[in-house]
Amino acid sequence: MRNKPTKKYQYEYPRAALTVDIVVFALDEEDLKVMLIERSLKPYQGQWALPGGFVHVDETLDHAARRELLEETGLKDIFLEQLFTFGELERDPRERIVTVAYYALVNLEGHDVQASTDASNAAWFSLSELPELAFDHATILKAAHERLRGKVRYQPIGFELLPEKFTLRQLQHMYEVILDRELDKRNFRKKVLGMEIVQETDEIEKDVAHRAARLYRFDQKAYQRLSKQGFHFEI
Amino acid sequence: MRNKPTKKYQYEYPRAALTVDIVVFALDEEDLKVMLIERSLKPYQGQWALPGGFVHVDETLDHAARRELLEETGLKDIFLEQLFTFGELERDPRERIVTVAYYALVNLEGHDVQASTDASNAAWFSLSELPELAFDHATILKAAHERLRGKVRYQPIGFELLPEKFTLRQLQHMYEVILDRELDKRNFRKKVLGMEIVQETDEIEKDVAHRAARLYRFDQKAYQRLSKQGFHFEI
DNA sequence: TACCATAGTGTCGATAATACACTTAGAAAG
DNA sequence: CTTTCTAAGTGTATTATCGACACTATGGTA
Repeated sequence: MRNKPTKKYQYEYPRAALTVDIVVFALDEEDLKVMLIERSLKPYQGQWALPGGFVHVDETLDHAARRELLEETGLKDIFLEQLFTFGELERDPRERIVTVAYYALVNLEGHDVQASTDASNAAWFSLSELPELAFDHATILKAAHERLRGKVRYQPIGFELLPEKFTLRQLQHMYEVILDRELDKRNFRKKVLGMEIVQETDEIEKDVAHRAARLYRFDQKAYQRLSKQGFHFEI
Repeated sequence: MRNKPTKKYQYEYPRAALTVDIVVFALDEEDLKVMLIERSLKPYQGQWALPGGFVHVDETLDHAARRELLEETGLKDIFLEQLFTFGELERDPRERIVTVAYYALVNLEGHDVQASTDASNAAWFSLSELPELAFDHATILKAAHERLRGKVRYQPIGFELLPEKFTLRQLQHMYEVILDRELDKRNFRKKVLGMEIVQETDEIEKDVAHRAARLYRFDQKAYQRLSKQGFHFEI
């Protein structure tokens, strides 16, 4: 049995609880995926939800997001950025809870999703086949998706969804999935190679049943150099 | 004398306090202004700070921002948008306080800034002549300024800084101040009028010592119609 | 009536965006 | 080993957009 909680932290005015929730995006051959957790506790027990949890009073928001992500999904060292803070009154049935939402980008190949430590399920869902989500997490997910769509065009964050070395075909496919429109192969290559922010490697892809494509990597240094010179990334 | 506070709100775990802070921008003939409040209470007593305050447990974040703005500056019914949530550990010397920052845009002509209700000063400061700010408010202000610069180019929010009816000269000046670069008059007019989101009125400006310019207004309906058709505003 | 300040207007060249189809390489199947 | 299949890789011509640039018109002030 659980002990009765000792409510020893006392304040003059009532306080909302503060949580973080993280929308983790990944990409596979078909489309965008998002990581969800099956809740093992009430409320919304058994329903799918975004990974997240309470912010400790002695940690920053970013720290809380990374900690929860590690605890619940095993993911670490990934791209993570604050999205928006959701503070509607009835968003949690228990009490007033304000949540700082984050979104994260991972490449599926580099990061295994481990069974979470508290025995609840973690799984990838296609954005087109989402289950019903707990709390206001559908709203948060939608906001994250819109942010990603908007930001990927003028900031080179999309590379976070790809392995370190990728083909131009993979890069184009990533943009096509996120922007939800087809791009012309020749124009796309012309543009990307013209920006000089991807570096050709001397490797080609392996284990494909057709001509193997050359592998490239994102050139962070070149990008930063160009940025300082007023260069403006845009797809 | 103030009574000793009765700390009757009790929780199992310690909780951060939650505040809102608002960066209010306005525009005059010269440059961008921001509204600051002179603090009447400790900490940072007598220093300038952003308007803001504690979020009540029974109000949304947006509501808290609008309420604080009204209480401290008299401003209401203005453009207000969430900016970012700041949660560094030592950002407030008293205790752990997380703040949800907002930014707001007002036109100086339409809104008088009243003396604030709790007798502290409220005043406009030019962005180039800022005093030292309390807490991490300089960081928040910088983030708001960057957001405004980034967003004004592809969302028609800049009109919020102008009176309902404005000249194309005022519109261009607004963009020049925010983007911090000069724009070509003919190209600017061509672009703005070509987008068909400003509506010509039959009025001209008054009390100017030279040829009076035609007044225009932002056409919200036309903008929404165009947006749905995939039109992409950009200056 | 002259002067001053800003309003208002068009063209041309450069650059960027778009549309579009075939050859090549390499693995797999027969 | 020859054919087949799949995706890689490549260039040009057209169109649209961007950016540079200078003079006349209007109305108030001196």
